[in-house]
Amino acid sequence: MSKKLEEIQKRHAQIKNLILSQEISNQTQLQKVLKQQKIKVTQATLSRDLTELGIARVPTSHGHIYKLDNSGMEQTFNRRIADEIISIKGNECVIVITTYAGRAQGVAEYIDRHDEQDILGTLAGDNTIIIIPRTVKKINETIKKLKTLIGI
Amino acid sequence: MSKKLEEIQKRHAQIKNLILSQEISNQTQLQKVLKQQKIKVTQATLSRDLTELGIARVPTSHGHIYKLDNSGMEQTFNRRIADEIISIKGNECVIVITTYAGRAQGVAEYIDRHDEQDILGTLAGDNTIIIIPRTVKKINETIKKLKTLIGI
DNA sequence: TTTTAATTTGCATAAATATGCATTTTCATG
DNA sequence: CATGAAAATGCATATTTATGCAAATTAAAA
Repeated sequence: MSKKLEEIQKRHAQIKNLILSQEISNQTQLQKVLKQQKIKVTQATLSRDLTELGIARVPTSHGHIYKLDNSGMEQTFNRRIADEIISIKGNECVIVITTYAGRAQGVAEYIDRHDEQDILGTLAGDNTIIIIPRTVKKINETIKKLKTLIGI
Repeated sequence: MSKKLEEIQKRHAQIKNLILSQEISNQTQLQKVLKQQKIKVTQATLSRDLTELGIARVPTSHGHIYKLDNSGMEQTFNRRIADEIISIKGNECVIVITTYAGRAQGVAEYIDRHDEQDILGTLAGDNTIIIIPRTVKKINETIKKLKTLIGI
């Protein structure tokens, strides 16, 4: 791999590390920190880097700091159901599935269509689905079946 | 509630709606759109509003657009969360929070962000939130923690 | 009400970010 | 190598955002 490309990737990686490990509040500050690590670039380049990396300057109570944007990078359209799901858990009474924002309705419909005999019904909000099992006694078994159905 | 405060809340609500429904890429543009809706403010005020609302300008492939940041901005809202809640109660299986009209979604998001290990998930309607505890045995304890979290 | 404190806003401008253009660097190809 | 196309970067600056301060508005206290 070319020297130049390595250099860019290294810089990008370092930028990500820095904004994760400390509170960087502007590009000039970022420039200085990078300089301490023998990485010398101008503010202009950093502006371009941050754009490419999807890093945004977000307001917090501590002032503005740079953060990776986790919502913006969801541009894949052919998602698998499994990719929309964060977790499937249950307690003694019900099963709860949490999904990424806005996905619950779709996932619930999928579950409804593949109707398990073990499920009385589903209720979906924005990012949460509550599933009522036919009986609470087999709830762990039902969770397993759900995971299999979805492919986790 | 005072006229002034209503006005501000209305403006804030409208700003949120706008950045959700269309791609606002800078504050001048936002100012113009608001003006069409008879809301007249300067760019300076919008800058302050966006900071208070935790809205960031994030880079995307379509250019920079404003988005709500779901990770930060906790303390700012702390005071208001409690004011949106009417009651927190539970039975043997679930916890139910009732809020003033239209507030449930926001309160549920707040709880999600401060995700307790004790909570499997939340499901919000318009003025009601159903919370599924991790185990029904500790449900009273979980209610207490929720009250502490929210500040009641 | 009147007075006082606190909040909100605009104005002007500082601070910060993004970008057109020229230059340099890289990389492929002859 | 030499050459040219493509990519990266710096410089200068346009664009955009944040903020100090004063005026205006609102809430609170007397």
